[in-house]
Amino acid sequence: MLTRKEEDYLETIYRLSQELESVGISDIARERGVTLPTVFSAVSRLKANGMISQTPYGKISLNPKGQKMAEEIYESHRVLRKFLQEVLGLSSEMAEENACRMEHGLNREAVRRLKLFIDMVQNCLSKENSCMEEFQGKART
Amino acid sequence: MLTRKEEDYLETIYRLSQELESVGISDIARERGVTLPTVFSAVSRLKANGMISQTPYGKISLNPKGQKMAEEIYESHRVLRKFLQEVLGLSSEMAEENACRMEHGLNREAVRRLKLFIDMVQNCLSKENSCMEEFQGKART
DNA sequence: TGATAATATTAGACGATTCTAACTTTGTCA
DNA sequence: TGACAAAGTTAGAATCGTCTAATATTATCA
Repeated sequence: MLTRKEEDYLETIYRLSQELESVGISDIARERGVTLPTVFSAVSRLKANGMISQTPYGKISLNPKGQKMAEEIYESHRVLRKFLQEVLGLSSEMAEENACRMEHGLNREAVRRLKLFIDMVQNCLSKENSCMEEFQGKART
Repeated sequence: MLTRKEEDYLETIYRLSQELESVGISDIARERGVTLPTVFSAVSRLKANGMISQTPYGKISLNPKGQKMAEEIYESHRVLRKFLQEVLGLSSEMAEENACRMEHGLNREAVRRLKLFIDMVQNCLSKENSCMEEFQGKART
């Protein structure tokens, strides 16, 4: 099982892989605001866990195992962020911060239900019902 | 600033203080499933931070600073747990587990909004609206 | 091509969090 | 009261996650 931090690095690698043509240790360090040796040691542990591969002095890629795990973590992140921002009405920045800190805490079943719940609120509630407006008024106070 | 683990121990001390007439290192160790020296070192750090006091070979009590902080953490825990159980419909055990892992991630503003949101769902939605029933049907699948 | 910049790696340190093993203090009850 | 049990403490080790400083490799460009 991965530690929280290892999951964080895995998720960062996943996100950078989607933005950049290749991901190196320095990309991760820049993104996370830590030093190169810190990333090097985290990456070493992820390699030892079989989550990622890296060519010597070279680029990092997700193994299938790591890809799957990163997708799950990122899914939790997205769902939480959406809930915090679109349902609770937090600012984009605050929703992101809170989602980052909570993302490792939700299990699959909770994510599944939260997703369904957001859909319900957005499809059903917002329209025909004054509750959300009232809530948003109070929340803004 | 406290680490996550330090916050966990502080919360445990807070909860045990409400259940027991006095709280010792062995009570905390039993509750958390760790050894006595582990608790001893955590308690030492909390003492160094001014969060708690302890008589030599004796009992532990929360200082005002620690009491305030523990109450905040426990509030996050309760609100999250309530949301997971009463709104999303997770089992009591699963709600508790998820709340434990997420409680350090929510800031005050998010807790405030989540509380208001739960009230809204329970006071307004449940009654006159079929959305919640529909959601609960899907969620149970 | 060769100097310099960028990147990756290694070495060594430190605090946090955990453990086991040994020891000390306190509490209990025969 | 004195022995044993329970609780607290100390010592020492391991791992994680971070750092700085030094070193090695790769890339770039004059």
